[in-house]
Order: sequence, then structure tokens, then C-alpha cells
Amino acid sequence: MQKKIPVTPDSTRCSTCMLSEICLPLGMARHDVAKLDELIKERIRVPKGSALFRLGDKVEAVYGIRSGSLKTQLEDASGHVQITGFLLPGEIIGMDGLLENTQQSHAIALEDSEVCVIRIDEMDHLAAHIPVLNQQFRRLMSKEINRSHQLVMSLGAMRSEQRLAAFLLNLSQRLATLGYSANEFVLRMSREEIGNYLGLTLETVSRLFSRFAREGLIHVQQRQVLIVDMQTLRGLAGTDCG
Amino acid sequence: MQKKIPVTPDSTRCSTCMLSEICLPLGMARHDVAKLDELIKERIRVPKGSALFRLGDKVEAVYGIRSGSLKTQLEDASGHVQITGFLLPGEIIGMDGLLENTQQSHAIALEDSEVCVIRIDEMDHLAAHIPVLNQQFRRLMSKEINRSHQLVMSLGAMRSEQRLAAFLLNLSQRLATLGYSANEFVLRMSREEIGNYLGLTLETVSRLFSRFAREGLIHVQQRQVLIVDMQTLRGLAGTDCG
DNA sequence: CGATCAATTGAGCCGTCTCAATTTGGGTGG
DNA sequence: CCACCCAAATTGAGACGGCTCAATTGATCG
Repeated sequence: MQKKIPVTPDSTRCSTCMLSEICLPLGMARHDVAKLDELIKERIRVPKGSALFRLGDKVEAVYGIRSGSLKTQLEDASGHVQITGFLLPGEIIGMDGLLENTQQSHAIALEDSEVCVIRIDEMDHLAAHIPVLNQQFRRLMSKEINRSHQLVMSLGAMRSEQRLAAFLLNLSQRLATLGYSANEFVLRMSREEIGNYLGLTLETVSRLFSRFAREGLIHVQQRQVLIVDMQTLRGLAGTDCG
Repeated sequence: MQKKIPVTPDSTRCSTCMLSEICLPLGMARHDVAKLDELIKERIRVPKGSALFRLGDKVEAVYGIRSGSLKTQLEDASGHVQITGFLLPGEIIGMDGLLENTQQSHAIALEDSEVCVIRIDEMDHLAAHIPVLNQQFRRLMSKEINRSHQLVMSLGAMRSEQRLAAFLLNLSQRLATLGYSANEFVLRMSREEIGNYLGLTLETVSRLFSRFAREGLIHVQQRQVLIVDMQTLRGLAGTDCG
């Protein structure tokens, strides 16, 4: 299922990675980033649809997404699934497993993807020589907490159209950060996955896409999305009542 | 609003705190816990209804709850609020602010409470002498991520009765960990707050309490709760479909 | 070019919300 | 100490949003 790729001297490292402005090295001084190069000793290729890790797996590392995209999902005793995140390049996956060193969720690739292995024990060793590394990692964990809290807000306080609007804007903004267009992108997940993530059925999601398109907010062609009226979409997602 | 309490030599410290099995020192060796005593230099008393911190505040510390209970809530531009957690003694509050060193939420006391101030800079200094401290703090942050993901699962995948059942069981279990009865307890939050937290209206919550009581699962007298049929309640919350 | 899966669209139902009226309990001042 | 007041909680009736079930269309891929 997984193909491990040793990082050879000529491979891209943190110090030469285009994602370093977003990923683990975010905000670190150049000479510290160079030291990070020792940390990433291998990468893993994850084919579309297969798992980077599964619930119950032993945790020895977290993973920085280098290319592609993945989803994380919880699964309860009855097999019911809840998607808790769609992750893009530069984002870190697997931090929920650090509590008991056991994965609490599944991580499944939405497309052929590649992740950098960040071994926790290596990071602890390295942190002795890079004082800011621990702070940096704390920041990334805090970011995940905030992300999850935002999702709670979306699920708990918004109606369906607001949730989808917020979802699209969030995706748009993260893609823009990666240098892609904020207005035009391809969804890597199905209507069903979006629905699961947002606490809606796939039919409701589909209807909302159609409605947004009818109202001139977006163009949709299957998974191809073009945001036409960002302003109104923001109004929908955010504060239209206050 | 807040009263700071310096920790004097005769005050309770981490090494003598009854919560050390649950809180920051969880799983640390005794001699390491003793070193933690230097970390907590002050505590803060938070009267019922007042804020430990507010959205936008500068973050220099996180807080371990020593007594009482608090809620954390997000607030969007229009003033709409979403409660993201009810926190009990031994739990850490404020970790979502570590991303930008700015509070992303409000923390409000549900009753007169007291928290231990865990200064981040002090913790970083101390971590040099306590190798496991960083791992420990990572674990606590991971726990918060898991907690939030569970809430997402509750909001996204459960119907109202399941949400409330899961809520009661979660509370019961955490109170039991603190040495209180798992079957009988007093809710420190209103129906409205429970509803907000669970993505329901206060009326729905009230009706569910009445129904659970009618069905013999619990006894309710205002905020006094007695769990009568833990088994059935578990069936409701968990997997009754698989 | 057919097979298969994803997405769209429709009709009817159910759960939860909204609005409104009472009841209960706790706190306060006469 | 009791009466009053206000906030919190309960309960009911009706409306509506999102779900379920079902049929159809549209992509994608051997």
C-alpha cells in the first residue's frame, strides 16, 4: 500500500522545499531550517484511495504533506465514519495520534500523494539544537486545534448553505496560499465526502452547488469549481445577520 | 475581574496537588514533577460568569484548572457564539491561542474557579531540564485535538438524542476520573449552553432530558442529574445500528 | 461502446427549530 | 419570613430545513 522513499542527498530537503513557508519550517530562521534537513529521512508515496495510516496503528511520526491531498476520518464502533479534515500540501497530518502513540483516525489519500515522515523521536533530539522547533511544533498543533474548533462552529452554528459557503472559501484561501488560483479549482473529494465533513447528505450538497450556480455565486462542472461572486459568498458564510 | 494569587512556599504545588495524575504532570516521574513546582508561580481566581481571557488577548500562558469549571467559546464577526468545550479540574485551557500568541476564544467560568498559570516561556526554559516535559505537553495538545474531533463527530454524525447521551456519558466519565460519582452530578451549565455546545436549541435539550427521564434512563431535577440506566444510555450514544 | 459510479433532481416525510405560554426555583427587599 | 421578581426550564403547536427514497442524467474507464 505504501512505498517508502529514502531521502537521498540530491532529493529536495526542507531547506530547498517550496513549501517551507507554510509547513514545519514556517517562520524559522534560514540556518535553523537547514538543520531541519536531518529530520526528514524518508518520504512515503500514498496512492489515491489508500491509507497513510489507519486507526489503531502505532504512532512514531507525523507527516508533512508534500504533494497531493488526504482526508482524515474517525470511525466509531459501528463503523460509522466522520471526516474531520481535508489536508493540502504543507499541512501536517497525524497529530491526533500523539496522545497515546496510537492513531485515532484513518488518513486516506484523495489523490496520489507524497508525505514527508517527521519522526517524533528525531524531532525531540533535534529540538535540543534548534530551540524554536518545539515552539514551532506547538504552533502547528495549535493550528489544528483552531481548525477543528472552526469546524465545530460550522457544524454547530451554521445552516447548510453557510457551511458549504464557508467550506468553499476556506478551500479557496488555502489553495491561494499554495500559489494556486483562489477562484478556480478542482475538488479532490466527492459530494458524499463533502457532505460527511459538513454534517449534510450528499444530496443536500449537490442541491446547494446547483443553487449557488443558479444564483450566480459559482460555476460548477462536476468537481471543477469557479467562484464568480466571492463577495456574496463571504456574506453568506460570515455575518449576514449582524 | 481576575484576582492573581502568588504561589507561596506553603501553597499546594504540582508535587503535592491531588490533580497531578490528570493534569500536566500526568505520567511524569516523581522527581520530574518536583521540578514542575518552579513552573507554577501564580494562580488566578475567576469568579462565576467572568472571563479568564477573551478573544484577542495576548497569550503568554496556558492554564491548568485547579478547581471549578469553565467554558470556551468562539465568537464570529456577527457576535454569534459557539461553545467548544466545558473544562473540568485537571484540564488545560488556552492551547488554541498558541498559534499566534493571541486568544482565539473566550474562557468564562461556569462557577467560582481557580487556575494555575503555566507560562509558556517558563515552560520552554524548564523543558531543557525535564526532557519529558515537551512530550507531555504535546500529549495534552493532542488530547485537545482528539476532544475537538469527537465533538465534530457528535455534531456531524449523531442525532440529537445521541448527542445528549454522549454528552452525559462524557461528563460522567470525566467526573469519575476526578473521584466524583459517575452516576450523580450537578450540571454547571444551563440548557442553553448545552444546546449551543451540541448544536441544538435549549428547548430540544430540555425535551430530551424530559424524555430520557420518562424512559427511565435518568432522573433530572433542574441541573441535578442521576444516571439510572447507564447501559441503555451507552447504547444510545454509541452503536445501536451496527 | 457499454458498464459503472458520481452527481443531479424530484416528492414526501420527519426531526428539529421557532414562537409562545406556563411553571419552577432562587434571590431580594419589604 | 414571606411575597415578589426574574431567570431558567418545561411544554405545546405549527413551520421549515434537511433527510430519505427513488428515478434520471452525466462522467469516466475498461
